[in-house]
Amino acid sequence: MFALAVTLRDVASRAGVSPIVVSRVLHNKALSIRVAEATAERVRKAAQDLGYVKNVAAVNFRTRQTLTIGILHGLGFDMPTAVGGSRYSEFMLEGIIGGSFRILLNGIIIGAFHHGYSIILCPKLLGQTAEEAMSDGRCDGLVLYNTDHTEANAEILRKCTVPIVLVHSRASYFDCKLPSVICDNHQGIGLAVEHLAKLGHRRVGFVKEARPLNAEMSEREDAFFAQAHAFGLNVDRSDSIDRQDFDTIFSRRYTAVITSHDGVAGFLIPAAEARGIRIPEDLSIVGFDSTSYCNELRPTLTSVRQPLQVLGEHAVDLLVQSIRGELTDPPQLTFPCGFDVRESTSPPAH
Amino acid sequence: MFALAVTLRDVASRAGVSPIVVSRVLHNKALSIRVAEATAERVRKAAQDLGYVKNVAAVNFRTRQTLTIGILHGLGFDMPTAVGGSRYSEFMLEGIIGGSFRILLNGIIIGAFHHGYSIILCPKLLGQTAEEAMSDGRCDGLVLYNTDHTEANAEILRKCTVPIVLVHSRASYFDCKLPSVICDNHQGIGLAVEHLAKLGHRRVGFVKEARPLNAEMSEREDAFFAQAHAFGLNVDRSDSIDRQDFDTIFSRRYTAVITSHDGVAGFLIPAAEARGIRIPEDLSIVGFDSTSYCNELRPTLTSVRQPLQVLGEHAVDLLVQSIRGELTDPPQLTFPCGFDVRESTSPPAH
DNA sequence: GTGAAAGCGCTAACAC
DNA sequence: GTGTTAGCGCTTTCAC
Repeated sequence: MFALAVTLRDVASRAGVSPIVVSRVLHNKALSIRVAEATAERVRKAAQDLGYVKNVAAVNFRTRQTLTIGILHGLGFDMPTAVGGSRYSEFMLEGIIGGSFRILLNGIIIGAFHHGYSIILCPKLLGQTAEEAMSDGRCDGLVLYNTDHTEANAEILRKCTVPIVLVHSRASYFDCKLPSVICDNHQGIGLAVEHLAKLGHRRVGFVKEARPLNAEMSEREDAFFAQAHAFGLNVDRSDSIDRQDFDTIFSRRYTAVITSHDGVAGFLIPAAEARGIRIPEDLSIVGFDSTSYCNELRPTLTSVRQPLQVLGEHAVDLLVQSIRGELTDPPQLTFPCGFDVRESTSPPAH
Repeated sequence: MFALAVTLRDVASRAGVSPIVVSRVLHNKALSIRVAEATAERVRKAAQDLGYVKNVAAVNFRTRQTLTIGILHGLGFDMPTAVGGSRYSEFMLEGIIGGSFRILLNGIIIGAFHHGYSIILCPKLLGQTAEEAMSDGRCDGLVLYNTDHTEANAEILRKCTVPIVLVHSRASYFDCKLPSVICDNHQGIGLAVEHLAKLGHRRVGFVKEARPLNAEMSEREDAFFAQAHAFGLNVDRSDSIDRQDFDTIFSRRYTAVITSHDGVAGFLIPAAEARGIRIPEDLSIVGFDSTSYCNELRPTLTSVRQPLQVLGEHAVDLLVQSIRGELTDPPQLTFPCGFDVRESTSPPAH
């Protein structure tokens, strides 16, 4: 089934040198300068003649590094076990998360390729044997995206022997020391509150999911209550509303709501339409993430924009530094959000 | 830097057996039944005690398989060298191709995970040393997405020793025998022509890019001319128009145009608006791909829908069969398109 | 500048 | 059921 592979040894014997010389010429650039140019040329010719191809698996094995970065995407560590089910694919397909993941992935790819690393997505990186799979030598480091901060996950992270960078999570959530990149949810929510306040809104609620997707959702909620007063909004915890609680949301007690992420806003818009609530005239809605999904909604959704691609690139930068042992104290990088005004917000009509 | 790894040997000596027995118990499920249950239990306990973790790199090396599938995405083989540049990231980011790639990728992931394979994206899969990198043992097979059918690429494909499946390309383009999955462009264009004909359009043009992205664009154009007459449209090759040729497109010679892909339609819509051409009243526009991008356009874009996720899943199915040597004659699977009517088409106003 | 020896961790093939 | 032998292809170490 296999065409028998041409090995270093084959090239060596054809070139009349030892295998190690071939290795130096063909693979190890740092040492190749210590080979006579004539010899090197002979080796290259022999390799060419024989159609030599480096065996990456052998190199990975021998050097104990794969130049590969694994990506763990999902709503908590149970995700990959559900594949085939499949939560993973559902979310990839869904415009909301899939859209934001695409941008983040793009940043990760740019960062990884820049450093000469490949990206791997595996079905068995986690699951029942998470501790094992994460450290089994298939990748040099991991980017963790969008994780729950449960104690079980924290335990897994602590056991992992491979460098990890968290995206959208703080190491403190897991009670461990890991580098992380995160957008400034506090500042982002501040932009939303400021936007609505400047439009003249005074009665603003915060709409979320009963079971938050991850820690960021709570951060955003807290940020709302921490800053609302500073912008002249009189709110208390009763103004944190479940997205299913249409009676409250559409009670006309509010002239605007901020949602914990775009998906919640996308959920509200058709519900509002069904009740004859006009957006933005009767109710302004602000999302969070500002993915392309916002442009698909009618009205298009005003939303806080996360610098997702930047997050992805910096996550890989940190990871590569961590792999190289250049990270003494794991930093937590926070990037400011932007704000995209679209059609779903306007001054209050009443 | 490394915590010294626990090996099979360590587990073996602790359990009082030979390494191969440990291997059978822990890794090779097919053979593990040939181990006494008491022994197996002892081995598992020893592994647990020592915190043994399988070294995947070693297994990959030894077994000459990685259970990994590589994805080559891009407009021709020069793509990855441009990364960092970067065409790859541009297209990932762009709604048009990025959107369709996301769905395809989702299908590939579902298919791969289903078969227990991982997905890898590498910066060096192609480029100057394409022949080498494609066969260097880092993956068991490749999915090629969206390639140009140049002779140079054909040559590279012929030299590749790793199983390949083409997506959106026919093996015949490359004059080689490879399995492929493709959507039925002919049938898809037929749906578009039929839709417009039934609305009453008689003067329909085909708008494309001067330099087609890939072979499919030409297929779609050919399909248009092959089927237009059957639906009562009187067209000739002069009705194939460059997307830059606004004078012709908006000359009111046409009541409708079919575009070679959604991106072209997205390019026309603002141009029409700038000229006071109303869509769909003055000009109906049909796209091709029907990604979420269509929902972002105003008006939303009526478009032929490719079964991208299905394509991705079947591509992997074929690839896995090919890897296992179960594919005697490489098949070409063609999947029918659907059609999504949105706002950009209506009966002609005149 | 070059090479010999050794071994990374695992598993195929075969013997017992 | 279990163990022995051998070696995958490469690179590290150290000697020359």
